[in-house]
Amino acid sequence: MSHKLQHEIKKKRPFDSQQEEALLNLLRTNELFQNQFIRLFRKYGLTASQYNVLRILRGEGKPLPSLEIADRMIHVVPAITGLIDRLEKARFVKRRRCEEDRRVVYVEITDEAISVLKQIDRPVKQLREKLLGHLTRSELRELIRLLEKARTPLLADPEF
Amino acid sequence: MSHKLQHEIKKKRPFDSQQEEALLNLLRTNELFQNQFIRLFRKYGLTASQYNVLRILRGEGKPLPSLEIADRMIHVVPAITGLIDRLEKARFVKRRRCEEDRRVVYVEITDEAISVLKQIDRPVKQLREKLLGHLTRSELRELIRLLEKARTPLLADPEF
DNA sequence: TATCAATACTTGTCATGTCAAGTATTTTTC
DNA sequence: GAAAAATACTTGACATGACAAGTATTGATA
Repeated sequence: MSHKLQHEIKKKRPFDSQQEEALLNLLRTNELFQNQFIRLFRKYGLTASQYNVLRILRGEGKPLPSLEIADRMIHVVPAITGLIDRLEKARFVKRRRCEEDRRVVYVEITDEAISVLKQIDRPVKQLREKLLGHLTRSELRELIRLLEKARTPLLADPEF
Repeated sequence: MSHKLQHEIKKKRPFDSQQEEALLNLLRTNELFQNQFIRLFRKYGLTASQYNVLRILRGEGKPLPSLEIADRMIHVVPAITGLIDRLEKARFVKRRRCEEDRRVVYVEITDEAISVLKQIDRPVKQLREKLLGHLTRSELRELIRLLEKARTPLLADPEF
């Protein structure tokens, strides 16, 4: 079976341009990969977003304000409030009002969450290996370079 | 300003592996790009999913069963039902029961939708140029190749 | 120092995705 | 030819994103 995107999505005509083909390949690859991770996280009662929040909190090693979490995810602030709500209900994080600035809410990861993350670490690493293990080091390096280059104008230009 | 992902998301430590770095770059690039398209489509009263459905219907040139549309999108069937509901409410598509097999519902694009798509065609092309215009032809070719290669095991192995 | 702007969230509404169940309509099978 | 299985959706419950608007608190300014 061919893995060409044109066949994959039953596109009748060839792509209008290389740019369209690249964008659709990016979209499709991301979706397929994300689905794999979503299934993995689900086994542990987590969604991808929840996993990301917990990873950020664990990586930081100390409680973080909601805004800080929102900054590091792609997401808008309101989405974070809901995410934290559900994580708190599941006892994966706790909220704590900051005393110096009472507008700020600190989010703290619980030991329970740390323990779940620890269980997930190996499977995540294995999944990454499964998804990208067949690319050589230099191919990975080139892929990273091209993706970074692709983002450059978006990051440089605040207009965007 | 550096466009390195590590700085972008304020990651304290370097990546565990090249594979992780590649996956996060894929995720981030896709999100940034998708956001651009979402904003564009919104100007015309469409979401990205709705735009995709309409593109599929226009590309096909004739009505398609819901299942067929679901197949070509990544999505599960229930999501399509809701999508079609809203597109129908917005008068962008019509539903028609198949006479031979009354379980099947054909979805047909309206002239109104065709006209909106026509308006969007040029801005979409311009956005693609804006996002990827700074990559050379050979860089685009290489990016496409690497993304296709990345997906290969997922497509070949039904286990996945 | 009184007010106005900025900051950090929270809430509400809507679109989309997921899964589990349910309905209607063939198709298969015994 | 009737019951069972398959097919094509639809519906309902819930998580997640997006945007707009609201609240509480703090900072800046006149």
